[in-house]
Amino acid sequence: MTVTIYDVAREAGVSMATVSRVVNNNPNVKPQTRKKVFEAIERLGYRPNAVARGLASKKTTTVGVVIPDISNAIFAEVARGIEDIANMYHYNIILCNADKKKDKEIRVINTLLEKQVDGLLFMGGAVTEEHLQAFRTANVPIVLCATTDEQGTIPSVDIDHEGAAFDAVQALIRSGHTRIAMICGTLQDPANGYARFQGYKRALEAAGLPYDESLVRIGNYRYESGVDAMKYFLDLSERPTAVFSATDEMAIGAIHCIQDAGLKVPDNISVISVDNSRMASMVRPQLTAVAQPMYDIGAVSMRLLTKLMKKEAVDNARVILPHEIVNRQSVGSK
Amino acid sequence: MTVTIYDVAREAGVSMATVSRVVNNNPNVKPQTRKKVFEAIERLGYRPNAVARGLASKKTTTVGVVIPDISNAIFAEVARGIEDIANMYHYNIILCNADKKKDKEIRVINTLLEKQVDGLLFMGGAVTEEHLQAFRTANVPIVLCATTDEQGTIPSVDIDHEGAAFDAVQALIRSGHTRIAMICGTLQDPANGYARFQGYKRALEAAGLPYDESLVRIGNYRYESGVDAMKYFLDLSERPTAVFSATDEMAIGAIHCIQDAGLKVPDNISVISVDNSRMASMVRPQLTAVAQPMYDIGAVSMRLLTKLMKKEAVDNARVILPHEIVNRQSVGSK
DNA sequence: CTGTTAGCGCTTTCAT
DNA sequence: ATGAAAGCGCTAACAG
Repeated sequence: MTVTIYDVAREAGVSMATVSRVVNNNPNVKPQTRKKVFEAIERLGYRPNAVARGLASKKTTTVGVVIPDISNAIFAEVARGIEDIANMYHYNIILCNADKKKDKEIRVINTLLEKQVDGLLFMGGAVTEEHLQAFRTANVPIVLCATTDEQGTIPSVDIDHEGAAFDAVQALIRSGHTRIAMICGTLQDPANGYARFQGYKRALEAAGLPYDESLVRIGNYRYESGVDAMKYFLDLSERPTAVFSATDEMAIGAIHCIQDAGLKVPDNISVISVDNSRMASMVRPQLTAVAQPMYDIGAVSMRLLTKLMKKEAVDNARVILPHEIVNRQSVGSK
Repeated sequence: MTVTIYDVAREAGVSMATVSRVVNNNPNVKPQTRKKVFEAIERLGYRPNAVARGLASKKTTTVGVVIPDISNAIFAEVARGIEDIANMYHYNIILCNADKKKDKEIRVINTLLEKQVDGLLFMGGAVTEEHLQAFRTANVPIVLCATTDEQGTIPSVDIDHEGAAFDAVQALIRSGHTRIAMICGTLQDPANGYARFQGYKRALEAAGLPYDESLVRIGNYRYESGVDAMKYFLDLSERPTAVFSATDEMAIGAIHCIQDAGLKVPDNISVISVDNSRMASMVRPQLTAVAQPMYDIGAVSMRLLTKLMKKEAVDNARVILPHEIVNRQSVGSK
């Protein structure tokens, strides 16, 4: 039924080893022999079995990637960066959604390891002791993508979430705003949630502005939660004049909520966020945001992983990609 | 170094076969023996090698999915549907972006087949003879996802693109519009491009409206191409009063272009599209669109694939999921 | 209920 | 430059 390397060998009148050599581009084959083998392969329609190869060579040329949710634009962008580079280095990726749920994450990490991936890219919520435990038993390299572990023991590529938030809020402050609200992610999420909240607080503090608890609302990163949060702010007796959103999508929700209330952005209320997804230029007014280079985070982390898998030396195993503010139209001066 | 099934067998004082049985949940094992084996597994930290299992059993419990571009929201949604169901049936997915490029598609199909996937989900551009050729040599089931082949020989799940476009344009006509422009995808793309264009023409024809070539522009599905197309329409001496866009994103571009020109949607120009992605409710005015159930397309196609892989009988191997128009705010009557 | 024994299709020394 | 042969770690008859 299926054509094996043995069939090709017989057809070409050589040994299995020789066929293996030509298939793997080993130079130690006489051109003439190589030709014979290629012809036999062609004639038989031979297709190498990567599973058998994987068992024999202990390399699968596939890497596992655990991602929170591929249908989230931000992560999809990272995934594309990952896959492009993986492809470039002839790796394939097994993709698993884990929704930042610890149990699911641990589970998929284990199946991925059972599948003998050559490396693992982890994009998740918090990195707990259990995660570390699972990582330890893996004897393949792992890199954290858009997350970091507290201990800083695992290679990772991320941006400075705290700093990005700080910069965003500072931009608002520089424009004269003093009453600045925040639409936050869940504080359990170390990167998009907690760190950005910390950045917000630090910027306030640095400017000598008071921190007011009633000015922060927790959202779930989705559009609707942005409008809900904004609705709440609008009902406040003393409204904020600017709002900082932890993500673009919630920011867009906020903008629309403001507009639906008959107010104008940025004339009445300014809005800034961090992400700078493609959506940022797909609203009116266009959204001013701190840019997170998501594609690059994916690409760089995959590149780092390839080095680790090849046991190449890496100078920096904890890379922080730079962020920058891109000014569009949603921030005005007070 | 690595713990094998043999080590576990020795540790538990049983044979490899028994260990294999307990790992695979074979009921033919005495509870007591099972317990012994589990303990040995625990003690040794044994993790089954799925590659070896795959070679021996000729099943990898992984399926390949070739997708145009995971960073495109529409496809990302499909991918999530696929992965959820895959997960439910204990399959993993190897994801490959192929950008609707024939060569890339053929290439990834072949690597996927080399990796011995148990099945293949194909989401691409046109299904050419070369594709069919590649599919034929695969001896695993294949289902087309959000595409169909002309001959209709391969299982597929899709929507009726032509009908969806027809319905969208008809809605415009029913609102009294007679001068209706279209922002189209490339005609080489059978589903999102050609079929939707055909639907547009047929709706015009059915209403006795003339087809005017200057009223259709080809876009690339992106926001910017929507604004470009709309700019062109706005410059026409006789402007359209409504525009039908092949995708949400281009439609949003069109809306903003109209607004930037100082006009109003839908007062001056109505806009409708097909897709109904989450973005549709993230614009003002909210976009009226024909809904394509993308998540479901993914989920249903994966479900179909599981049946095929298990050689279960399927009543309908060419499913067309229903579409429906969801009325929001971007269409007004003339 | 449990063990023995062939492979699965390929890579990889080690010879030659 | 090429071949022989020993696995890689597991499943799947088959026997008992």
